[in-house]
Amino acid sequence: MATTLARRQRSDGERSRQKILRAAANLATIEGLEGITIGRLAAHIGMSKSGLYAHFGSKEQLQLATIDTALEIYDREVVEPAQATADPLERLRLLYDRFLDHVERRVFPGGCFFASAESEVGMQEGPVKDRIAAIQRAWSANIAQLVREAQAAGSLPGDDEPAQVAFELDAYGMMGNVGFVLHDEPLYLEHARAAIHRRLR
Amino acid sequence: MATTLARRQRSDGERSRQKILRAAANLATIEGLEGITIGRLAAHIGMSKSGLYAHFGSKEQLQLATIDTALEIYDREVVEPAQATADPLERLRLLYDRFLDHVERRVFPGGCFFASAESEVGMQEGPVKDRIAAIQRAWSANIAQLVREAQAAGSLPGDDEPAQVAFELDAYGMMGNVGFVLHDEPLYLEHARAAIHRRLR
DNA sequence: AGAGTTAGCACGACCGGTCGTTCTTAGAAT
DNA sequence: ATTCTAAGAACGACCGGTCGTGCTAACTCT
Repeated sequence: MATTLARRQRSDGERSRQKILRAAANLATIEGLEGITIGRLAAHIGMSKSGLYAHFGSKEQLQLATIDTALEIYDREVVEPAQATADPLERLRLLYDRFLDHVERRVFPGGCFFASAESEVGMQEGPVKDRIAAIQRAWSANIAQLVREAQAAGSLPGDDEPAQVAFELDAYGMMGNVGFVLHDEPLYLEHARAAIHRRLR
Repeated sequence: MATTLARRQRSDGERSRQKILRAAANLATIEGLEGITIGRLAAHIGMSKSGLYAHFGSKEQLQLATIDTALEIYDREVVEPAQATADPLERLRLLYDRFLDHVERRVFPGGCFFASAESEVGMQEGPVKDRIAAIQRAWSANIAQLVREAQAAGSLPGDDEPAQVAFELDAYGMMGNVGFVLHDEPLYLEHARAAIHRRLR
């Protein structure tokens, strides 16, 4: 059904679309999702506004597709490398290690795409906010589940509520990101690493 | 010298200026400092664009004055109540208690003005970014100094670097704020309180 | 393999609206 | 009397989005 109605994507169109989305994901961490304008984005990649518009029905559709693109990159940079181990405690460590590493390498120029977007869209309403909130919830739930498993395996003390530990770990990641970006100072990532290390032992 | 050249402020002008700045500080936590437009702000308070413009030389001047206004409110709501005690550990507890309380009471509708602004301006350049960065640095330094004093007084273990403790406390505040706003969920503030309680003992 | 067809892709021009800013004028506070 | 305060009008630039046109990739048919 969906296949029948779907637009026939040409290879050059697919290349253009990916180029647009990657540029949008980068720009979003500098100017915000809402701060991106079609005109500036088009100029940035050397394309006309209407050419860009052919790929998305609206600015909102562009924003939603940008989020999906950022999520794919995040999965590739952070989530998938942590699958290398089945041990829950080791996986937690790897997740945050990859997280801070991708921030430091400026995979997205303005740090973590999602840390940035969560702050930006907090007070908004609509599908963009809903999508960001859902992604954050899923991430947090995944961390809490790993904490639960590590506690069951005896790797972590069992006296803390998993959601509380997940909150604290996310807090270190968030503050490490914000501080690193705001002050262009790697020391904030070191603080985050030290805090995570201390919390996960 | 400055007094001689300064513009003679009328009482009605001062009232208008404060009204503008208070509205701007509130809107900044919803739409961002850059997301505020002169037109929408003017309409929001029932004033003309050019009437508003008479108070500020430029949008940037408006943003800087907005930051100053937010800082006054923050001092009143968070910093000054903590001066009630001279004990450094007690002061730390009070600072974060007041911080989370002002977020929960939505003193600014979108949570902490500075948490929001720090995320937003991280990748920008100019006086607005510099001002936000300076305020964050001063806050962090103050927290670290209080940690140092509490350690010297024997109220906190002396084995942690004060800047590391300050980082972790700020992390809880930041994540508590972001989570509360994004999900409209007080549980995030409870997580923050529990984390701060655990860290300050 | 080549020709014809289809529709995806991209452009420039255009639309009504909004942006930050400037100017002029008139009422009001001091 | 002076000048602060505020409004309306206007400017050029830019916003998201639309429309008509022409090039090009992919598909079908011979």
